[in-house]
Order: sequence, then structure tokens, then C-alpha cells
Amino acid sequence: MSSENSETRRRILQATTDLLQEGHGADVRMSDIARRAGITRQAVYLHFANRAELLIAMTFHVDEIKRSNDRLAPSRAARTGTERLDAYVEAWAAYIPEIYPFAKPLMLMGPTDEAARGAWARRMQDMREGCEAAIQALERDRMLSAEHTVDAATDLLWTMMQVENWEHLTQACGWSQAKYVENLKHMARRLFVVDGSVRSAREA
Amino acid sequence: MSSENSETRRRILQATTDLLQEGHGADVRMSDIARRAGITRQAVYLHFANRAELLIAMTFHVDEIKRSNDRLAPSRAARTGTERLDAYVEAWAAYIPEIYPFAKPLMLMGPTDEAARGAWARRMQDMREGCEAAIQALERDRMLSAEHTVDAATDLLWTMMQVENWEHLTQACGWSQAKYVENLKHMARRLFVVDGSVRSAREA
DNA sequence: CCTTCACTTGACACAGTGTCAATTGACATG
DNA sequence: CATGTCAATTGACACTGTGTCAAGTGAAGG
Repeated sequence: MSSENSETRRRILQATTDLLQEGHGADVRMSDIARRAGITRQAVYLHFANRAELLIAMTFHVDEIKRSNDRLAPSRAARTGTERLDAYVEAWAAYIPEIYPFAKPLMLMGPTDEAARGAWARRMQDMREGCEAAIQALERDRMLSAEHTVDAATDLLWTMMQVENWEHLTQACGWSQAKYVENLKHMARRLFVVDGSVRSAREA
Repeated sequence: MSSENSETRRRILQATTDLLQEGHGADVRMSDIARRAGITRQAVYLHFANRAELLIAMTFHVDEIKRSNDRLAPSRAARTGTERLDAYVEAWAAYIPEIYPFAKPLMLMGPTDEAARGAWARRMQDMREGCEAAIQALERDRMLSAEHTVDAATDLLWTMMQVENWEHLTQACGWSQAKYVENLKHMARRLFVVDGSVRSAREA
């Protein structure tokens, strides 16, 4: 396995993201990637120990391109807890469809690959922290619904925002992205904000 | 493939459910099943065309044992819409952990096997009908929150009750079954019942 | 006795991942 | 120019699990 910055290594990562971006499915094979990168299948293993490691590295590669960290930051600027909750839900919800094609292979590997499962779990754990921060901001403002502890509310919000739910609503239910975002925001407010104050319920 | 009622066929199905029940993991192999049934791996294919078909048949076998249809029925007896919603959520929530070991292999095959995906989708579609009936009962009582159409409310309830969310809450979040049920019921009421009338928020 | 039928035995094909040894070709350095 | 290094190639093979096939066995039953 060569050093972190190798031209070929970058080519492999780029080939992987390109294939996923183009919708060739989350079951991209090592040989597909190699061909796209213009090298041999075996040569891929000179740079990545196995498929899981390659896919994990690919997600970091995507992070850089998408400036992922900057995406969730704006919610931190929110003044009130309610604003923060809204902003966070909105930011994450808007982020899902962008990263979905790249996240999916990792999700798919989870059941069989320990490393892949761990990598995905870590990302989701990070996302949980955003949920917790939003809930804590509500609590600080005394706006957290009395029915939930911070922990329980965080777990519920975290669960609602799972990629699988986005998948289900947009695919099985055929919802538009806008409808998804609107409803998620609405649910979060209704469930976690004291008194369930909800501005309006637009149809999306 | 021999006729539907063959002693061996039953033995294979029983072997499969036994293995899953005992927690040998949702990745049971054809050879594991064959050994457990006391026959050859190849002989399994005398009764089932492939792994997907076997697993699908296994779920029907489990349906019979668990009298699945009877489980969701009680909610139909509910007088008010609110009672029906409660009853349905509770019945399904209680049902999940029982069927989970048998459902999981099918869920796992979904991404790669058309037939498995279809079989699972059909089951979930049935479950959706229960959701819709509950929401419609609310609507009839003029108790459906004005924020949602029947369709949207059904989709949301349906999504909330997905097995993946139960998995996430009980596994990733470490929730007890009781806590899961309590919170799901609470959410459903809060989200869909006009005025969000909620009795109490016990900690489970 | 002979057939039928379920099952066994032993073999093989196929995909996809991962590994290995020998080789090539470029580039760099003495 | 000779030599060594290093990335990549070539061709092969192992492994796992699914699914298939042909020939053989053994018991039940007309």
C-alpha cells in the first residue's frame, strides 16, 4: 500500500466516486473501478487493502469535495433553540441526497464487513452530536417538550433523520425532497418544541 | 420441486426457523440448513428453487406458527380512532421483535434479490394498510391533525414503524422494548391526533 | 421383478474478492 | 552506461457460497 498521496490512488478514488455519481449502483466491483481508473484490478490492491478500505477512503475523498463540515456549521449560528433545530434538520436533510450515492455502498457492506459498519457508525455518531446540540439548545431555552429527556429526544431525532427513512419516504412513498424536508422539520418541532408551535403546514 | 406438502419440505422450513430462532445470524447458508434438516445441500434444491424462495416460504411458515393475522386484528375492534391508532402501533411494535429474526434474512437479501425485495415489500405494504386504516379512523372521528392529509399521515406513520427504526432504537440507542413502544405511541398521538392530546409520558 | 421417487454422491460452473510470483518499463543515481 | 528501485502488468490460483447436473442407491409398491 503506497503512501497517502499518490496520483494513482487519487485516480482510483476519483474513478469510484465517478461511477457512483453516474448511478452505476452501489455494488460497484473492484474491476469496474480499476477499469475506470485505467489500471489493473490487482493494482488497486497496491493502494487499498480491500474493498471496504477503498470505499471508506472514498467517503473521505467525497467529504473534501463536498466540504461536508461546512454544511452543518450554519446551524451553530442560530440564536434560539428552535431556529437551531430547524436549521440542523434542514441542513442534514438537504445533505442526504447529495451523499446518498456514496454512502450507500458503505451501508450495504455493513452487515458483512466490520470495518465498513464501524466507519458508517462513526459518521452517524457524528450526526447524533448535531442532534444533541440542537436538543440541548432547546433545553437551554426551556423550549424542550417536557415529555422528553434530552437523551430520549436526541435518540428520537437521530432516528427520524436516518438515511433509511429518507430512502423510504422518497422511494417507497414517492415523496419529493421538498415534501420530505418540510415534514421532517414539522415533525421535529411538533415533537420536541414545547407546545408544539408550528408555523404552517404547507403541502410540498 | 416437490409438492407443497412434503415431510422433507417441512423439515427444511423448520430447520431454517430453528437456526434463525437460535440466533445463528441472518446469513444462514443453504448448507447449514441442509445439515440441520438432516439432508444434503443439493436435496434442498429438490424443494426450493433457490435461497430466496426458501426464505420467503420460511416467512409464511412462521406466519402460520405465530398466527400473524390474528395479531393485528384487535386494533380493528377499537371504537375511537385514537384507540385504534394506539392499538395498532402497540400491536405492531410488539410483533416486530418476534418476527425480526425471520424477517432479517429477507431484508438482507433485498438489495441483491428481486424476489426477496418484492416479498418484503408486499409485507410492508400490508402493514401500510393497517396504518392507513388507523389514520382513516382518526379522520372519520375528525381527530386527524389538520396538518396532514390522510396519505401523508399514513406515509409518516408507516415510515416511523419501519423495522429499521426499531432496530436503530433498540440496538444503536440501547432502548428497551417498553421504551420503544411507549415512545412510538406517544409520537403517533402527538403527530397525528388533533391537538396532540397525550395522556402521560412515562419513562420506560 | 421392475419401476418410481426421493435422496445421495461427487463433480463442476460461476461471480467476486483477495493473493502471489514473475516480468516489464520508466526513471534515477552512481 | 549500468544498476537498482518502484509501480504496474500478466497470468495464475485460492476461497466462499450459490446453483446445476449425471449417475447411483435404496426403499416402497404395483
